[in-house]
Amino acid sequence: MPAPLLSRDAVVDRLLGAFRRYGYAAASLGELSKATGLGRSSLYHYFPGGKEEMARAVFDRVDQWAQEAVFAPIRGTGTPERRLSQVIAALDTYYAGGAEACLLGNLVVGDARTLFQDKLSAAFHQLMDGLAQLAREKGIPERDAQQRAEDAVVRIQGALIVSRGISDPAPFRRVLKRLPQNLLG
Amino acid sequence: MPAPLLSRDAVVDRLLGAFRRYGYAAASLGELSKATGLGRSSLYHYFPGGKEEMARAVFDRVDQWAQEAVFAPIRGTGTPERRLSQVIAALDTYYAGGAEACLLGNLVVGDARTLFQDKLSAAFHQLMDGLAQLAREKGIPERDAQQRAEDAVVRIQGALIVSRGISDPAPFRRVLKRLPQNLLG
DNA sequence: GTCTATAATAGGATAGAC
DNA sequence: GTCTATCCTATTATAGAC
Repeated sequence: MPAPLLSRDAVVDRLLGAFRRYGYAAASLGELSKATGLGRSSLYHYFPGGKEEMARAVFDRVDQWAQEAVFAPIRGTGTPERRLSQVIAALDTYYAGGAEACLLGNLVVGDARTLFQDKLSAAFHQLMDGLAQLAREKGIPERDAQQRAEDAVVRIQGALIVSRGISDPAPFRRVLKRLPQNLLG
Repeated sequence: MPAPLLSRDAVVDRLLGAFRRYGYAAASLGELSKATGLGRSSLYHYFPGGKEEMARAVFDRVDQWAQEAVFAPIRGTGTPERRLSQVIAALDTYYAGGAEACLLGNLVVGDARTLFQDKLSAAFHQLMDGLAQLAREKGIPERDAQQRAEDAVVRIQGALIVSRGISDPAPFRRVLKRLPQNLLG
């Protein structure tokens, strides 16, 4: 039995790269095989459920990342401004400064949306709730805090689309830069 | 020779519906055939270049719609507020109150992005320039007008993603409602 | 755990009848 | 202008060797 070339997490990370580049439907097993360096059959060894199971594993991995890089800072210590700046740094890295697409944003298209709608809805709501918490701590009233948080997520998603549409990361950079003022100011 | 069942424009409209639902890669000829009610071969009669030519025709049709429903009002008469409200009404209809996805937003994913990058970039820039023009007419300085216009497009795109992600059109409705204040106020 | 081989299906595209 | 029939390729998935 040959030793595994990649840990399961490493495989999932590479799958994530493919799904966020191509979306769900267009991420063929050939692409996923190329992205991971594994043959198609090896992918079925890790994920007997095929592509859907791969996507669910990727989803869980992103959720795990978000817990560590986004929600842990949000629940951490320090001023809201300081904790938000940690979140922004994490987002900037995750999205490679606006060059990489959002997995969630790609999964709202086509049949993937119905396939993953529960997880999608939960992920968006969790992110908005987390950001709203920071705004509340600044003394912003509940209603306003929620809407600022929604606006922040809307802007991040939109900036990724526009930045890719015009092949220029500037809109994404501007959105991140203004996020502290828009959410907490 | 049987008479055409649908005008070419009608065919393209139905193709638009399929491309905005599924994106480019996942809009298979089977789906496009079902959406138009035409057999695969009939689609090749209209579009000898296959799926890419279909998508380009859809792109041109959306551009034509934008000229009439967005850019004509922008260049029209009346106060900037009044002209913007015409644009917002057109966007609300086009996106079905947030229920329908954006063709442009779907085409920035995967290989479609490189395939259509020139048209994508031009379309986004044209829309931002048009909205910036309205802001300038309100006396907003050039730099600020441009960034407000970019922010407006960012918010619209992002709201479509979030609304679909949480299966709730409220974020899209809120963005349209606040657009006058955010762009011109 | 990885591979080659293979099956079955769906995809894009073309030819030709009517 | 539309259809059926067809071709070729790509795709998903499985079987079995090592």
